[in-house]
Amino acid sequence: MHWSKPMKSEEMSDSHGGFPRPGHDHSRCVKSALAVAEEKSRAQGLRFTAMRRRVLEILWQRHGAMGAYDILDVLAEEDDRPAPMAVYRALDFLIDAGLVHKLNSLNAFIGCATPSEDHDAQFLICERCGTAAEIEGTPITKAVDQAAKSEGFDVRQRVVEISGVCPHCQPASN
Amino acid sequence: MHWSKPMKSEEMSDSHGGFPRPGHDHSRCVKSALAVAEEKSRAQGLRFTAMRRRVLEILWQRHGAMGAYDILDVLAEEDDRPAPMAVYRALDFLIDAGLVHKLNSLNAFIGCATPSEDHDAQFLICERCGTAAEIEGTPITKAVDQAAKSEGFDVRQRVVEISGVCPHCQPASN
DNA sequence: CACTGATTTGTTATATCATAACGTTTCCAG
DNA sequence: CTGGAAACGTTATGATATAACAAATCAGTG
Repeated sequence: MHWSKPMKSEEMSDSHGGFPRPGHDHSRCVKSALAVAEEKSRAQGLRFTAMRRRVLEILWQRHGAMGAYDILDVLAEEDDRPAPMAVYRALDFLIDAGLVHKLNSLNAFIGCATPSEDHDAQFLICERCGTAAEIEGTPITKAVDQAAKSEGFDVRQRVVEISGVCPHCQPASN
Repeated sequence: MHWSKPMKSEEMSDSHGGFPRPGHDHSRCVKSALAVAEEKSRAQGLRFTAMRRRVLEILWQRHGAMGAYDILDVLAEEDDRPAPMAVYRALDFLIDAGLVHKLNSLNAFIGCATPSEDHDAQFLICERCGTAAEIEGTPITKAVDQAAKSEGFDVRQRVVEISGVCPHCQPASN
């Protein structure tokens, strides 16, 4: 994996999907995520308020999983520390809107890399750097649905969270 | 107590894998699970103490997911209520021994249906009755590993928890 | 048996994650 | 500009989980 030259049309691969390069320019991801959220909210008549926007922005600035109280800590640096409710309410909205996912195995939250699609949330979570990548879910979804079907089970929601070590944190490749 | 004779296939379907019939005889599952745990502990030189045994027994009596404090409540009915630590320590042991799994999406714990194998924990979780079934994981594991490989990700642990409605809780079939 | 070191358990305290309830403010459609 | 819905502030509490250290228990050994 080589990242020596500036990117052109591959710029999106710097901000969406897979694992971001360590130290890559998050400001691009942040801007992009906020723009998409703004657009999506307008299209669906949702209210993308200052608090909700700020929470999403914080998640994308980290570009990784954060606990609700981590977000609270960031908010506390710039204003009076809000009550936990404020953050949880913003997160509820963002999750309902498909802009954020919850990582159940970490009790943490992360910006959704592909909010335009109606997709399952399937993650590779790096134990070392804490970043998480959404992965292409079709074959996994098929395998899951097949297994469910054979049990006569009616699937509503799929939680797939794979822990391990991302390419950037493996000795050989980094 | 030990099982010198293998169970017949109908007996297995009542106590292992899939969704147990509502109202089926849990005492069989409980006995079987405890026997297996006892055997496994002896084989590996682990200490299957009274507390650990009791926690496993409680989980199998419910034959479904329970929170740590639910287990505590059951224990409190028969003795002085132990401290949460007691339950969490027992659960840690049982999880390490492969006798219990944690369901991250519920913050709950469940007896492992196939403790003799080294397997991934992949579950179908019924939203109505709370029971959870371990499912055959091979195709899912393959799909997951394939996706991880294409990202250069080194897999350590797979969390697969599918929520929905089990056959016994679907209107048509029950 | 008694010693000893390691494991397990008891106990107290606290950390961490999340929601209930209710009053006030803001938004915006009519 | 007003009435109802949505969002927010605030206080309190509930739910889940672990840290730290002392006491008891166990398993091997002399």
